[in-house]
Amino acid sequence: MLASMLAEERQQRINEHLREKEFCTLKELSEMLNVSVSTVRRDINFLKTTGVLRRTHGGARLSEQVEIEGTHPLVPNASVRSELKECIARYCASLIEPGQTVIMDGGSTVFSVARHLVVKHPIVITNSLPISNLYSNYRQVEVHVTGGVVYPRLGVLTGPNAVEGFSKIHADVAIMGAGGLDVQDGVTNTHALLIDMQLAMIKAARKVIFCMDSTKLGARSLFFLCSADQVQTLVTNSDVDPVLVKALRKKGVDVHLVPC
Amino acid sequence: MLASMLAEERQQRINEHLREKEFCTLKELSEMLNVSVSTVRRDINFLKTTGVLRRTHGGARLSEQVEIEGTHPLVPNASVRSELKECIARYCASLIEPGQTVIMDGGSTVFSVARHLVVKHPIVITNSLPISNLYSNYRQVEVHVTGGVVYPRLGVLTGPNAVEGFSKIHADVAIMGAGGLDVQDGVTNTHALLIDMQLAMIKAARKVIFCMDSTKLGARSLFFLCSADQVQTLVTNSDVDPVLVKALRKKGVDVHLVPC
DNA sequence: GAAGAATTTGAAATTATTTGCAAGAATAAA
DNA sequence: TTTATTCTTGCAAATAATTTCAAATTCTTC
Repeated sequence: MLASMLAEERQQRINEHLREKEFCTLKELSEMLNVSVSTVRRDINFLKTTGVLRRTHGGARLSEQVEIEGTHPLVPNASVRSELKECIARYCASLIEPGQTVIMDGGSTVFSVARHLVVKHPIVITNSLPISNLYSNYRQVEVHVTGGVVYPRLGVLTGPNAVEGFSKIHADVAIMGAGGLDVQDGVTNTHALLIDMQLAMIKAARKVIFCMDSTKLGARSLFFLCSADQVQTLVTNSDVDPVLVKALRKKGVDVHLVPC
Repeated sequence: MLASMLAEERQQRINEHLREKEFCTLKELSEMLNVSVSTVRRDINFLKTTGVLRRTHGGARLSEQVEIEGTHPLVPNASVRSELKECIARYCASLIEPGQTVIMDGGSTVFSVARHLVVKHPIVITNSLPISNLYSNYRQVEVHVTGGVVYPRLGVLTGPNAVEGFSKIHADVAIMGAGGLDVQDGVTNTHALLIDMQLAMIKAARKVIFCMDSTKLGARSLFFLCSADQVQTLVTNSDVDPVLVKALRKKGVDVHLVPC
């Protein structure tokens, strides 16, 4: 047998595979992972309890609710606009000075920030189609879109062109989302494709603001982005474990707690 | 048998197929999905209960409530839906081979072509946000977006980055619109910013198709794009001055007249 | 390290589901 | 009407899920 694999690693690869393909059969996975169908079935059943996928006959399907951080399903309105996100977003927007150059990623919370940012007449650099659309109606906001290939379900531009788009510019602030932030594990995100992009964003910005609601704190996603002490500013709702906040502040993170 | 497919996946593909074609037969689906007509029938009957489609004899029709175009925020103005444009667009789409690499600009007629092009599963390169949005719901279409600055009202990406985006690639066909075409004045367009872009598109494509309705023929806009003899293919409605058509053909233009 | 406990894995038997097929009924077309 | 499809229904074959159990692996503890 080939290099044996830990259960956790296997499940991670299943998750990864599903995020790309949306559907897959047990057989397919068992061949990919060199384990029996029984084992794959057990893994899948476990992953079902964590909510990342749904079972179907003969296979699994990516759970619809798994957004990228989550990146809005292409309809950014409606359900995604939770009061919590709205609240964090409003505060986050208040941190931006008029006329600043702002990088924004494809996260759903970031999209909410974008809506509150119109009055600041920013110059926006983004790889998010929804944000581009949002501003294309407002002349007051200058929007620079990176190139790239559209990642279907999510509406973000990915690939080398997108990364290159960020590597060529400099911005005052980057506003980003992520799937998890933990003292030990640092910042993590759900899609491998986003990591390169977000790294380029961080590099291009003088200041980085992470926006995420408290459910993301203490959690971790699949892919590592950066360590906790590399986070300059964090905006979240005040519903967080105070111990975690203290630990983050000790690491030098400027934590803003928004009462919601 | 080929890679077996999950029931849910099949149903999703039926749904997607219907969004493209609006109507299709069971036989057609059974061939597409490599399953028996019985199975397709069962799938269809299930989908009927979810409301995404209606049953007919021998086939299924997309439910009226389901917007064909999906939800793209940047809906081009109402004029886009004119029967004339629709008609030209449909014909123009028929000129494209399945799987071709297609450059599309931000013109409203071109947008209509884009809607008819989904079934050809093209690789699309565009600087148009509306087109990017349109396809972001369809996994079958690979969309490459050039970078650039959003030109507010039109939702097209402009500037050096956009031009560069086209200069790096090669495509089978470019489908473009313009503000005017005249034997003497050549092709002209309304926005200076678009000229550089369109020149880059023309350079990157092996074949160039101009789509414009007959009101644009004989007219001229402010900015010069290229001379008439540089136009390879023109698709327009048959309501044109025959003298003009003759003159264009004499210049080597392949004029397609669509009866509308 | 080795022995034993605990867990994980693969495989077999049983049960449940899905799929394809066929015969007669129903529907549309000629 | 006749004719040709398509639909329904029931059934058998194929496929997948569940349960169970033995072998293999990992984890303790010495």
